[in-house]
Amino acid sequence: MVVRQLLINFAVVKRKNYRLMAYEKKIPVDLDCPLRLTMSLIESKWKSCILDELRSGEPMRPSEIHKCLPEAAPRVLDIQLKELIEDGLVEKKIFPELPPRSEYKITPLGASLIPIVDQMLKWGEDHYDIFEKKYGK
Amino acid sequence: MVVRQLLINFAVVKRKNYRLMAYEKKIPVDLDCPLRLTMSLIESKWKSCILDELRSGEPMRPSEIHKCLPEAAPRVLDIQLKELIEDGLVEKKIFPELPPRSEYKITPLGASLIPIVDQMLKWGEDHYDIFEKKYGK
DNA sequence: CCATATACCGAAAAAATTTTCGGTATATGA
DNA sequence: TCATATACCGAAAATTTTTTCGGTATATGG
Repeated sequence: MVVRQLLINFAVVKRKNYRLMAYEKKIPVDLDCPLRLTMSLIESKWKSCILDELRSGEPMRPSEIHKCLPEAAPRVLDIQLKELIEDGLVEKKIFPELPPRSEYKITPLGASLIPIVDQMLKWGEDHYDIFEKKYGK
Repeated sequence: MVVRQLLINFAVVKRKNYRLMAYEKKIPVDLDCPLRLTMSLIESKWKSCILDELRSGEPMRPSEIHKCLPEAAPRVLDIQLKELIEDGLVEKKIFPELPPRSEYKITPLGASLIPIVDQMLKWGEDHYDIFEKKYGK
């Protein structure tokens, strides 16, 4: 009854044609709403920031990305990078070396989201004062 | 030990200068990152859609909004409208009538986010095919 | 009298997301 | 030899968000 909730953590499955996630969503995203579609690609905690870091088009190693986003738990960057790849916004190159090396690079599809990221950046800068006054400190 | 998690639902507090939520966040949003600030205002499941519905500037009654977003649970629209008000993106007018009547209207601050919503709408329309092919049906 | 619609809210459960922890393996430099 | 760095992953817990359910109150129409 109460424990059931905890048992759900075990449901790590991947259905055919189902969006890759660490878990399987019970309530799928409605692709037919363009707004929710776009949002679903970038609304996770760090995805927009990762795209922003990769914006130059230069490949970055995961450790570099971690350094740029020190507040993000490394594990969550792993997971979100993987989803960004699955969604086609980022691509990955693995070098067969030791210690391991890999690089992540924004794709053209991912780059097409950068104007949106830019607008959000600008909006946030322009309205920082309002929210700093309200919620800051 | 395991039940602790469920007990947490009881933590419905509001701290001074703390963002109004149904719950209190343990990990606050970093206002100093403009991207995360903007995202935090619109990333909830239906907030961007609500702003889109209110874009004309005409006030809407909650029941109208529910009708436009039939897949959204009414309760969650309540909650998200409340947060949009708290954040200053929407304003509310209550008519002292019975049965009760109220109206929600986008504020200038909220309206300043509409260009971002528009870009996300357009991006979603432009790239619908890719994701329909990938995840659809 | 009874069902319906209205707006809203509290509590609890369920679902989704993030975090934490510990482990894989190996090369390098102290 | 030992700590460190590298990239990544699984499992479990913690946190956050959404959903479901039931209740407040009253006016209207059958």
